[in-house]
Amino acid sequence: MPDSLTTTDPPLLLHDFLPYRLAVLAKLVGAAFSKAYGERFGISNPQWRVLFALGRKPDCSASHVGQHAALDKVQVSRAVTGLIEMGLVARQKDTTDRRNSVINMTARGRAIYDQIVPEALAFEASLLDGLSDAEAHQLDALLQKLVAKASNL
Amino acid sequence: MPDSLTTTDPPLLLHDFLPYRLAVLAKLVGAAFSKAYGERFGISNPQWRVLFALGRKPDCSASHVGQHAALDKVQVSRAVTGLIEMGLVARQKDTTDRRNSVINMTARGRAIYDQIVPEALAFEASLLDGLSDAEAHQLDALLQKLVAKASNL
DNA sequence: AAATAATAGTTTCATTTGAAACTATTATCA
DNA sequence: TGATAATAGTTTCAAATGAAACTATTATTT
Repeated sequence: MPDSLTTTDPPLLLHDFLPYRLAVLAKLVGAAFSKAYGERFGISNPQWRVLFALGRKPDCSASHVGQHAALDKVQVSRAVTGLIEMGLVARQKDTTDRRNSVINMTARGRAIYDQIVPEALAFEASLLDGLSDAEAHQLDALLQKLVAKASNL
Repeated sequence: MPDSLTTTDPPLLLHDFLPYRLAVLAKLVGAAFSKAYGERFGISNPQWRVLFALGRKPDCSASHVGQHAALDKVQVSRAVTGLIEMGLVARQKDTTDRRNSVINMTARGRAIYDQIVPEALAFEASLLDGLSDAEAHQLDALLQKLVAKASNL
């Protein structure tokens, strides 16, 4: 019997390793999403996040957008610049504190946003399609726990 | 009553949007992991994946490594090149088909691998720490379903 | 056997991302 | 008030990533 077979099995099965599985899943889903919607509108992932954040809470500062969208200030700055060039977003200075900016969607941005939201929800629904209500709730709870856990590792 | 309050709530709550949540979680976990271990050894994420794949299945071709680690051939090529420069991995030509390479860890690579595996498992365990056994199984099943679903969207 | 196609892997180039430095403005405190 | 620190956001530069072109080798077809 060769020595290699006398040792125990390698303990780390990559395809079972949680950080790896999460990365693969997030990448798959993100790619599918931007393929479906980003390509069509020429809007990148961080730009979608900004739009979604603005849809939820208009007239935000860049840092508020960043908090909502889990983007750092550099990403927000770049995404907003791009969105302005496309005419989907406008940026003014906050008159009471001129360090802050006030960002909101233009009519065109809102139009695209209103068009995309139902489709995004449909996309999400298609992802959850095979899951029962109970499973969907489990998923929600688990993601919440894991994010909390991972936030202070 | 201002008009804005007469409209229905914006339908898309970003922090509830699944693709977004998955991206945030994966990023958090990945960052925590490479902070804990990558920095210490100067080994990037794709390089870890290659090492893990080789630990599981030595003397692999690059494409096999890629399959195990969910990396494309470009990523594998780059990761392996870096690992060779660090002396952690060796690459030969398959003598029966000289297109293929045969990749395996060096003694030094194996030493680092053996050192990291228990810590990686501990890291994973700490992530799963708050979860019951039942929840951990739910997570496993859900990830499996979602990956399958996302694979053919 | 010669020509063509297919496969494994590498390299190149353009885009994306991240970290750190920088500008402008406001707040603090001596 | 003047000096220093803090905050918001932008820019710059280096590293990571992805797509497409390229090299080398083997398989297939005629």
